[in-house]
Amino acid sequence: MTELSTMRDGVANQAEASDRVLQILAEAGRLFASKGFEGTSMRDIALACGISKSLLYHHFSNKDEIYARVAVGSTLELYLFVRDRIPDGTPSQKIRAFMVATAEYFRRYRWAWIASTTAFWNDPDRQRQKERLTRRDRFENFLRGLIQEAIDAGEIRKVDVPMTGRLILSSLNWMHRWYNPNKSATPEQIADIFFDMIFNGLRSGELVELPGAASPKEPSKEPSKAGRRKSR
Amino acid sequence: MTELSTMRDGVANQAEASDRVLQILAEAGRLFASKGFEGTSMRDIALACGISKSLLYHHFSNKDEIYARVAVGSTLELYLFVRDRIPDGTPSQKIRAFMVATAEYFRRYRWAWIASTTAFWNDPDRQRQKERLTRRDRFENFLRGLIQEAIDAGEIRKVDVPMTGRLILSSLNWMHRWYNPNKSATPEQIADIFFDMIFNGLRSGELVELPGAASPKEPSKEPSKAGRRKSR
DNA sequence: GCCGGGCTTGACCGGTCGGTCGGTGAAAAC
DNA sequence: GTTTTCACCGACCGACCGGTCAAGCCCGGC
Repeated sequence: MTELSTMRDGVANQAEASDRVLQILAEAGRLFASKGFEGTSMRDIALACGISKSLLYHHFSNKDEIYARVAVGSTLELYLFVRDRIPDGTPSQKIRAFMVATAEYFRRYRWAWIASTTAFWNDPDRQRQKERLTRRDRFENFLRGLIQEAIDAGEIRKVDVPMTGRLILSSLNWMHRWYNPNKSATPEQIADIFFDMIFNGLRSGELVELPGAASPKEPSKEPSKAGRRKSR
Repeated sequence: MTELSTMRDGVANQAEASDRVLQILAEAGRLFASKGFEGTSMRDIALACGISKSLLYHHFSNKDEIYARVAVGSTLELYLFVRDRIPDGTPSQKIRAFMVATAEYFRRYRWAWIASTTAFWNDPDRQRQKERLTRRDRFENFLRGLIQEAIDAGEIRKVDVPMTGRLILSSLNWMHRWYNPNKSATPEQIADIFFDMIFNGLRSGELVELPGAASPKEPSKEPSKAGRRKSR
């Protein structure tokens, strides 16, 4: 080796990858997303790229490495992608921005996203997912920090922070199972709707707007015989 | 064999099946859930059951049929299981019961649940999932009916019904990815927490309780400069 | 006795898997 | 002009895949 590259391979900045490598990663991500890890063979990837199977092993040491570059690399970027899109503002505005940014990432890197959130997520034989979980944890902890911020600021009530984070991430993580890119709403719009539902709640009635607050979407038809559950 | 067959470890409603078949379904479900469909070989299933691979083919015609009995059979029962647990009451109480019942089903038939919601969900080559989707659709439509009921009764505001259903189901469907059975909270309790968050919303401040309503958990420290988003 | 049929088996099939190997041809370095 | 480097390929390997099959085992009825 003539010179040591400044970037070790674990950091996986894919900007310096060759076109061929990018093509392999793109096709592999698409295949992993649609057929799963075990269901996608190296022959499938080679065929999709129009190259020989041997060439895959010229650029990658094995199948796991291809998957790692698709999935681990993408989840690494997810945190940075989202973090850089959180504007200054109130904590709840940040939470909304978090959700919308995550949705944007999903839209832009959809196959990698699906591959990283779907395939063989819980095979106990492999610790391959360990690293992925670490990166995911950083992402999730970031959200929890925003939630705690919002609680401290009094913007949201004192809810269970990890559970709230799970609810928010569930709404985003499950999206790829039903989202249809040909339909009208963009993932960002969907994230916005979910934020509205989670933040403001579904309930109407029982509560009344403060004088200064914005008008509700719809005046409640009925003064609510709604089940007023105890706070358990 | 008769008594044992009525209900076996995590296998839903295989009433007329023999013990051996139930054992195969239970082990196969566990394996499918942890390693995926493609990642689980017939040898794995046979080994886990302590029988020969040939015996699997005596009881089932092929691998797909085992999967179908595990996954499709379980999702078939999901709708009936939940429907029978919806009590009389207000629509929002029904929605809460829907969520808790679904969580109970998840807890009781966890492996089958995971297998049916995880494995090869979007392989376009197979229409095996078609039938599963139909059953899932009936389940989801049932929820949408409850939501529409709640809107008509004025209990919840006029939200987008399909989108609301997706939010609720996301919180439940994603649970298997982070739920730890050794931790304290049961799935039913988690579903209850999620219902509370979604129904009442996270927000504090801006709204004030009606005189008759229960006291809030925490008075808002600040009169909320919270982002009062337009309804867009 | 011995007979038939449901369980159960090990040996086996064609095919595909991830991965390896030796080599080719063209450009880059010397 | 020679050597080195490098993207690339087709043939091939042992292991494992889903699935088959003829044959044993077991056990109640004759």
